[in-house]
Amino acid sequence: MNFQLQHTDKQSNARAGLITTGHGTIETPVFMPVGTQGAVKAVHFSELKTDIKAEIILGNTYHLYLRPGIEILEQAGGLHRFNGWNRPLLTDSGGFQVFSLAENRKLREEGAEFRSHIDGSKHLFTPEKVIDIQRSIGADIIMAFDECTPGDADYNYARQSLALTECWLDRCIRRFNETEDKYGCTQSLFPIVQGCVYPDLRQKAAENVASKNADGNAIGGLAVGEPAEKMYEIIEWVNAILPKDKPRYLMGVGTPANLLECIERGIDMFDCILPTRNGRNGQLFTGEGIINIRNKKWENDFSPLEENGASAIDHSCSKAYLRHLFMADELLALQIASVHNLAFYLRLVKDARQHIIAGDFTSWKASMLSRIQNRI
RNA sequence: GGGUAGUUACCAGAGUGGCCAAAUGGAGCUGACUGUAACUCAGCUGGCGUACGCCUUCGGUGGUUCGAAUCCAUCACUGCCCA
Repeated sequence: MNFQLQHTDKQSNARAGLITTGHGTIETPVFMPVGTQGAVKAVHFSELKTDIKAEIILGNTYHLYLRPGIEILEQAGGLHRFNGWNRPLLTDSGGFQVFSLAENRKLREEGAEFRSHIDGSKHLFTPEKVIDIQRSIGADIIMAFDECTPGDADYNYARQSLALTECWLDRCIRRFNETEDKYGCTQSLFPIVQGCVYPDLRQKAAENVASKNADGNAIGGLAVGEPAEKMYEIIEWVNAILPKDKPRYLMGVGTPANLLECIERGIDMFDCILPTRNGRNGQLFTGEGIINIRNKKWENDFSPLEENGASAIDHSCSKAYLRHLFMADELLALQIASVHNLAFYLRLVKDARQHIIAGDFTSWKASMLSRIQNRI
């Protein structure tokens, strides 16, 4: 994997770049749709490619390990061959699941023991095992196994949690270097900066991560309960330390406004479940603000989903029709809303890139922010 | 014509003397959702009020009772059975 920094904004830390992988190139800033179980929920790959124009999607180690299982993925020749997505792929390590499935897990130095949410069976994830699994899945970018520290953790917990993440990182790197790419395409391992909301921990974590000289670096443990302003502040601390010539991936973030604020602070890669999950729950992100399409006021609004919307479906589907599909529990509702939201997200970061290159990112961002945060 | 069962909030449907503005579903209204155990979750859904609360309801009317959705009489309507 290679990263080429193409433009840096003069008034901010926003950057435009190009990531080259064995499965194609990615223009940054980029938003990566989440395809946890090898599928972006409710969205077909053909739509991801043509309408949404996704350049890279995510998969999840925890979920794919439990189902269909590594043996099947190896037999298939990796996830790319298994699901037919022939563009870049990133797998999350399962660190977030260790956090979000907290009731069922035990953390030890050795690794994280947890029970499957599917059948209750007991499993142990060690850093080594998580690397092995991600080798078998075969994603272009794989993530270190970390503990996603809760946003409200006290200092002592955060410090110990970070120590565990750093210990696991060294083991991930060692295992990664000892093992080989499985399916003929190069894999890159991204370490993750933790440290909760504490400046000294975040700084120490960023320095440690930077010292590993990885192909790219990630920031985790954000948007997990802390205020957005705190998140922006932390990103400023961390990005001041992370190398400029490597892509920076902010994990799990966020709202359209979050994306613009974080692009301004030098983030290159994002993923988030908001456009798909909220879409399935009837919330649409648009250039004029947020719509709850289930609201009665759309009952007889036959105007397009979004004037000048980013996806083809925006023009051929009316608000009233999509509302009807939601009220009638038609599966098509989930698909249309997900496609719309993903297309909106993808175009948002693409526009950001163009304005970074054009040199007017800051003023463009300000005008976008004032509109997209409205409730319509 | 005779018999019988029923009529409860938007719909369905519990409740058969006080703890009932009335269970539970459905439908509806509003909100939440940030590295996806999520087509999920939460609140509201007689009127007025922020709230303690007050007011008007359980087919109609009239009774019994300290007190009625609940008991009695009667009328209306509906389902089923017999002719």
